[in-house]
Amino acid sequence: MLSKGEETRRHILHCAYGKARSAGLDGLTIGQLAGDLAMSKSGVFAHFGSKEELQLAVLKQAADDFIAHVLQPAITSSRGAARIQKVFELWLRYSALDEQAGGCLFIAAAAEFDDRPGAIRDYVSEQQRQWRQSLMQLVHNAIKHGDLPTDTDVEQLAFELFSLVLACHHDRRLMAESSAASQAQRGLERLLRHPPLKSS
Amino acid sequence: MLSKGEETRRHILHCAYGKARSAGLDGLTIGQLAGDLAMSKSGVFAHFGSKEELQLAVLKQAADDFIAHVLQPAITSSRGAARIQKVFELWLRYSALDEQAGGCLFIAAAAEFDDRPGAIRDYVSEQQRQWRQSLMQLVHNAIKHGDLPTDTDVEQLAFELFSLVLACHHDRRLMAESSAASQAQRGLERLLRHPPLKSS
DNA sequence: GATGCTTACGAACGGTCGTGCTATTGTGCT
DNA sequence: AGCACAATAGCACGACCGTTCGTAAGCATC
Repeated sequence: MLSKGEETRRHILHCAYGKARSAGLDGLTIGQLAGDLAMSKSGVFAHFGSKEELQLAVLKQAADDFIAHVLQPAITSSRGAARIQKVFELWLRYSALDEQAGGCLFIAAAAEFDDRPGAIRDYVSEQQRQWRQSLMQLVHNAIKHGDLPTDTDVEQLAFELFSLVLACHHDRRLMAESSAASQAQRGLERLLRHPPLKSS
Repeated sequence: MLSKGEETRRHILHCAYGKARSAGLDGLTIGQLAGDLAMSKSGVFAHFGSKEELQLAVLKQAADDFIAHVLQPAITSSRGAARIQKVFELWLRYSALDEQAGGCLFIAAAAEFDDRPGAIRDYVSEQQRQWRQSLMQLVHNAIKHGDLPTDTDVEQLAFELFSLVLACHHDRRLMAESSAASQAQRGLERLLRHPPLKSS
């Protein structure tokens, strides 16, 4: 059974996550958050101890959310190259989830904190590194299943996979570009059909 | 001859541009800017009339800077597919210019304002659209020179070109990934060798 | 019923923000 | 030299920020 405190903490976090997705991590303010929750500033504040802790908690929430919506379903439902396609599909869908609720928090946070040393930057950076590792794992798996050549350049392929999603996110959020998803999709297909090789 | 006002306005703008590149467009504050310039807040303020005008002026400066450093030199020094490669090379260099001075302001601003309607978002969005058009123009030019197949999917190629630079910027700024530029470069080579075609 | 702990509130603090207003300084022209 | 006006300083404002502190309810345990 959740204690009362833990329950409201989750409630706060859920709301904060939503706000951070559209306003950015430091567009998120404790005062406004408290207003939305019909709580006092200090009541909200007490659950985290500092703004930075709140931001980190939100990022952690975002990471869990991402794994639950993208990585986990893909792994349990497919394998080989199909798993990559599944991840890609879910990924694109995820970054446009809840239409006007803002995009992927990590992409936003990456741009926002790339120049500000501190705990948040470190966390985002580490998460991104891990995610890139996961992508490479997916590629390895596809190779093992015979869906990709054995001399596929794993790191390069992961980089390009990531780049397509990044661009899709960018176009869709900034220019209301409805073709962004299908362009990313086409990029993926070409990438799987003619993957970068280690040799060249 | 520049009037005194115009001269200090440019001086302010130059400094503001530098600050905005590392702190973001609303990390830029008039007070700090005035401190750096050894001026009073109101003295700085008077040149722009509002913070938003200052931000727009900085963005305009960024656009001019970008064209001067990337598009213009490439156009005058090469043509066809080589021009694309030249743009790409200068683009990558530009987004890492002045090492710790922050990356491309437009990429940062795009992430920062993609959810905030207003003049700034409109300006950034419009600039991005124009830049994509310029990229497509480069591709058209390469086709005309026989460096790319006539059935090249121009829009798709421009999208993927952009995506590579975006990912390079991301990796380099967030993860101090020194291999990002060469990965983007490899992506470009593959893209020019096996460009996406309209048919498929 | 008294005690102690969790939970939340309300008020206040020092600080910074953007933005007006009023002087004062400096420049450029005659 | 003197005048008109552009350019800058100085100061104050209201708003909001993150944070701290004292305190009042709710609730379990004795």
